[in-house]
Amino acid sequence: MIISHLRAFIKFKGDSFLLPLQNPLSSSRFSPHATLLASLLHSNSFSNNGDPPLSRYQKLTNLDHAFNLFDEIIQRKPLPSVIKFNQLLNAVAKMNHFSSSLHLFKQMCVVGVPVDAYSMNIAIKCCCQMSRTNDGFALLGCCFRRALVPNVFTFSTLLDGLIREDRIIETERLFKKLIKHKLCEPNVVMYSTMIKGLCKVGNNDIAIGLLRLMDERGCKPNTVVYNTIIDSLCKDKLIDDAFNLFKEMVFHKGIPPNVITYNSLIHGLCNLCRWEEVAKMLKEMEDLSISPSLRTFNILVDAFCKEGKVNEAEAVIDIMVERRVVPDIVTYNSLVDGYCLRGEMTKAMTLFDSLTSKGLVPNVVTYNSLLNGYCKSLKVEEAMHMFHDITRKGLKPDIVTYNTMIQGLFRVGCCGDARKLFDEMRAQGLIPDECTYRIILDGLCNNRQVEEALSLFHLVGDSKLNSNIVVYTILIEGASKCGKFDIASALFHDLTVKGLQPDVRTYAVMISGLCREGLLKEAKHLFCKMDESGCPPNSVTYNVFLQGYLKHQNCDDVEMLLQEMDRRSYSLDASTLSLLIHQIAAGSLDRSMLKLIGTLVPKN
DNA sequence: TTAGGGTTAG
Repeated sequence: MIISHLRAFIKFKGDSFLLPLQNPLSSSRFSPHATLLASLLHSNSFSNNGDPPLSRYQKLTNLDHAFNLFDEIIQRKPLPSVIKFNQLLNAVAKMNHFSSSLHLFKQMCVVGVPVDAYSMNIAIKCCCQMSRTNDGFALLGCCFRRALVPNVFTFSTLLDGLIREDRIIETERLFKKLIKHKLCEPNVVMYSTMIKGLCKVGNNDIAIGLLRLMDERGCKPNTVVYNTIIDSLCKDKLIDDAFNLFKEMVFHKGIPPNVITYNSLIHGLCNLCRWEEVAKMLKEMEDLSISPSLRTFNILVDAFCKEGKVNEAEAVIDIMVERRVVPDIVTYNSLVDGYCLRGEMTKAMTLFDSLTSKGLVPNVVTYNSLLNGYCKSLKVEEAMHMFHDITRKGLKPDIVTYNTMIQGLFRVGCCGDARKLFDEMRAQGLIPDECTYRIILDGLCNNRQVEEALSLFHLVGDSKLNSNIVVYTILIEGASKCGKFDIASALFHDLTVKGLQPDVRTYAVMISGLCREGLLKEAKHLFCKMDESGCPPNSVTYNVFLQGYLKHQNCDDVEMLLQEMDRRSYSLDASTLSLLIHQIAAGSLDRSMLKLIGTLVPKN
């Protein structure tokens, strides 16, 4: 229904700006998704920002041209000014060819071009961008030897390099040193860099503290500074805090938000499925004449795909095309992933095959989605075929590729092949991550190799890897399903010792295990404990608990549980439903319960 | 002529 309305609406090609402001789709009888799409169609068109004309050196977009130009000017007599060289270095760096830019810088030094602080800063930036910050510091030493004075640009770049390498302690140490020894006065960029670093390590509060401090020290925060913190809060799902900061920025400080501010907020709202507010944000952008960017659209396409709403995602892409925003590989990767998540592999492959004709090159992310799709549909042979294609296409499988394949192989019981791929992954120099560990534990448990999983778990010992509730839940489930409930129970009690909080899945696994052992009283006790532990039972918990009761012909609390489910708008899954019907047929449950059961069956 | 913020994968 929503889609047909959408299609009809989208057919107003080119006329969308002429439609009355209150269009039929924004009325409340339409779903938030439709309203959201409608507001997209309504927002203002794109504008080119009028960049000033660039010199021959700055507008270089081709690496070969840059090298040819360098070879030419380096032979001129007299040599052109260092500014020309710097512009060339910078143009190459802007193309993300950092090592080439660095190579040119070294050539300059060799032939005796009098490099200045600008050249140094560009060279240091190149080192930092390649995560070779130590080399950047070596160049800082060269500055001192050449009597070139490092400035706020130099130090901001180095701080950024340290942050890129997650060297936060050294970042803070350098920043404090700069202030203490008055090596340079931090400006808004330097503060924003520091704030980014703090946010990156999860110190939002300290980041906000630094925001206050810079203001007190007379350095006015700008849009970038606020955007950095707002984005971090959104990523941490602290959307209300993000909005408070947003209000402060706009209404108290008079700092204008831009498309990046809105993208962060929209992304945060999408992650929480707060679609109505997303539509509101898009409307607000329109009112402020802030055009949605390719990224805005990509966030929406991805959010729809993750929600399984590929039709809406396709509608967003239609709107993009209509507005002459060219979808890129990121856009289509989301859509490929959306199809794969729904098991629609034919659609995914058709889209994949069409990418080349759109002038787009599939990347490892595209392949990872397809591998995941095939593995989830248990078509591991197709996945393997595709996996070999990755290297044939000149791409390098990454940790996600291997994790996906290993999970797929375990899923179809090919434990040996999974093991081989794990060894291959390490031989390729890839370091297994937390996901790899979880996939292997889960794979072993599901293939009835719980002992191996447990010995791996004990081998890893007390570490970050084993301080994860998901890992515990996998093992508790594995042990319990294999009849080792004592081990499951011991692991569950371990959680308190480790200070780990069971999550809703852990409880479900434990309740199911207790029921399997016939310990219904204990299961009920745990079930009742969930609310007071701040982890209220969800639909799955109720289903699991009901199944436990019904399997043991215990019908005492069934009606009460069904009523609670009704109050919480939860629904029955297929196995619980069939057990209920079975008990009614057997006469253990009253037929009058059928009406209530009917309301708990999902419509589709 | 040099530095900072937002999107995609299990």
